[in-house]
Amino acid sequence: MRLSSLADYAVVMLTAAARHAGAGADDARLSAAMLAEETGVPLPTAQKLMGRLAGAGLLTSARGTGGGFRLARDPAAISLAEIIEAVEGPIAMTACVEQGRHDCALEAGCRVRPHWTAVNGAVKGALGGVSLATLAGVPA
Amino acid sequence: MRLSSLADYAVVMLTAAARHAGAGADDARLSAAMLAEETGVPLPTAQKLMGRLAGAGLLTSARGTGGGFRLARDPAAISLAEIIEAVEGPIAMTACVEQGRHDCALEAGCRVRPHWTAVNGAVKGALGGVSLATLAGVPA
DNA sequence: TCCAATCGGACTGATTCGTTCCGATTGGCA
DNA sequence: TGCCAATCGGAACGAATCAGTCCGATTGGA
Repeated sequence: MRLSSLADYAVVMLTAAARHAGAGADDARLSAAMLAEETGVPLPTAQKLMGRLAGAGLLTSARGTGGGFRLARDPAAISLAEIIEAVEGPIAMTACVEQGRHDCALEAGCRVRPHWTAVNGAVKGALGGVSLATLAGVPA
Repeated sequence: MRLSSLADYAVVMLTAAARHAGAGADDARLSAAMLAEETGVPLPTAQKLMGRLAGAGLLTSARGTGGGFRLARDPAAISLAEIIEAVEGPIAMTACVEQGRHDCALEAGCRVRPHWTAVNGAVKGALGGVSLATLAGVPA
């Protein structure tokens, strides 16, 4: 029940990005180096994270000189659950909740499993109800 | 955002114990070997878990021949959050939420932190609202 | 008094996580 | 038009935590 450090860093970096996006130039260039220095996250780690977030569709990336990243959507349209899933993979508290995996030997007659899906949904809903805009403190 | 296997096993074993407790003899002896065989959890792992749950106060233990474990409280008075915390430690999604630890260099001016405490509380509340009796399927 | 059964803590191996480094690609400039 | 600098992208390394296993300490009964 603990978030990985990478997910934590991702949230901090995206909130910083959201504040930049809302503070002036709409399509401001956001380089990994810039956000790394601003947030205190080590640069190589920041690069890895930005890449993963871009792969998940939360950021759009541009290569070459003057390239960088940009938020793919409005901060209000990005949920905390999406950020976490982009970094850590699907939110599945137990193995039996994750689709496509059936490793649990007890799965057949397990009486706890249906409750797990409900609990998992509740947690996922709580995380999905928080937007990046809220986290960043941007009122709009 | 994934539960450790040990926590998953603990829930399965405690639900089995709750069903035993409600099914007849009130102070039935529950040996680790018995629950291990019934749930499919490897015996040494089950022993380790039972010990940890007893140390957390969810089970009372008795040594010697004819010893074993017993639920310390009514299944309805044991929450899922307590079980998870007994196995995995405090539920703290980020380091800055956990009391007594201040490792985050950004802590001073971090604008995300107050939101984390709210999110953490919501998740903890969702887990605290589910009782062991509900998980076990015991109506009473 | 001895023995069998059970809990409790210590040790080892494996998997995952976090970090770092180097190559591939692109736009600007002479 | 060719070169260079800046940036993203993926691959490799080290560390920490987790899951699993084993053996010793303690207790009740024969």
